[in-house]
Amino acid sequence: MLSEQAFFEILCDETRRRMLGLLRREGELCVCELYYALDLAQPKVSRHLSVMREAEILSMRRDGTWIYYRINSQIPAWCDRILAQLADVWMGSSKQQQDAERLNGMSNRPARCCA
Amino acid sequence: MLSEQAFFEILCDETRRRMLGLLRREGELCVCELYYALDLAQPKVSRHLSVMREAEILSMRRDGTWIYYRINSQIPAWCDRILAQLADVWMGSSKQQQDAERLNGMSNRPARCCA
DNA sequence: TTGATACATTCGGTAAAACGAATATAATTA
DNA sequence: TAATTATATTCGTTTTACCGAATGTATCAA
Repeated sequence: MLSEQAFFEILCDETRRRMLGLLRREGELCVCELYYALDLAQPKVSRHLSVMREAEILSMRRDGTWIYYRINSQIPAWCDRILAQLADVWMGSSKQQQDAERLNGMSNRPARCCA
Repeated sequence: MLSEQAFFEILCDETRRRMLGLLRREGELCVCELYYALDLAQPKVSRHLSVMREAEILSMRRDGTWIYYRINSQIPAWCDRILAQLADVWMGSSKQQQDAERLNGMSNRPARCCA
């Protein structure tokens, strides 16, 4: 049920904060979009995703070969408020901007016709 | 100047969250009050205090043999908002209650006539 | 100056976390 | 069925963080 400890352990890692920032902004992303936008190796992104999935801060759905992740809508309200604060801080951050721009510049993004 | 990374590393540890919760509630506490209230060994508390002092999330003043710590009034607004969220979560938490009650039950608390 | 009190730091050990590289699985297409 | 694409996991290593125990420092009082 996403303990306080687990939540802060997740926020402790910058890669995971970047992922949460992008997911909060975009709603839903597949793994290839995430590692493209973050400019990181796929296994690294997958490992962080599984950490967050096990902590139930993320949920996922499969669509063919793609797996889409999003922030779990069931997380406690206080977690959501902290993520919102985080998003505020990030708005101006150049790193977050770069991630978003790389994502926008990505070609061959999977079509999401039936999300 | 309290980086995002440093801030979340600090929140990652439960002892430090308890300390921040108490300090937020009480305004200012000396080391002996802190380790009494948290029921922890003094060196352990001192180490966590120095971590937070170096990250500039805490400030301190000396008054004789006592050293009083408080949350640094210069921390960024977004950090303060997150600490406020944290305080909300803790209000009902039994651990935070216990810490506060132990503190209230402490005898020989240093007088703070000239704070 | 000696002792006592309050606090800080060092040291050695341990356990958790993150990493890159390699490999495995799962779904799709040919 | 074989090849391809998307994603996940394992493995061995390195780094980091926390801990208890012991020791050091600073202030005050006698």
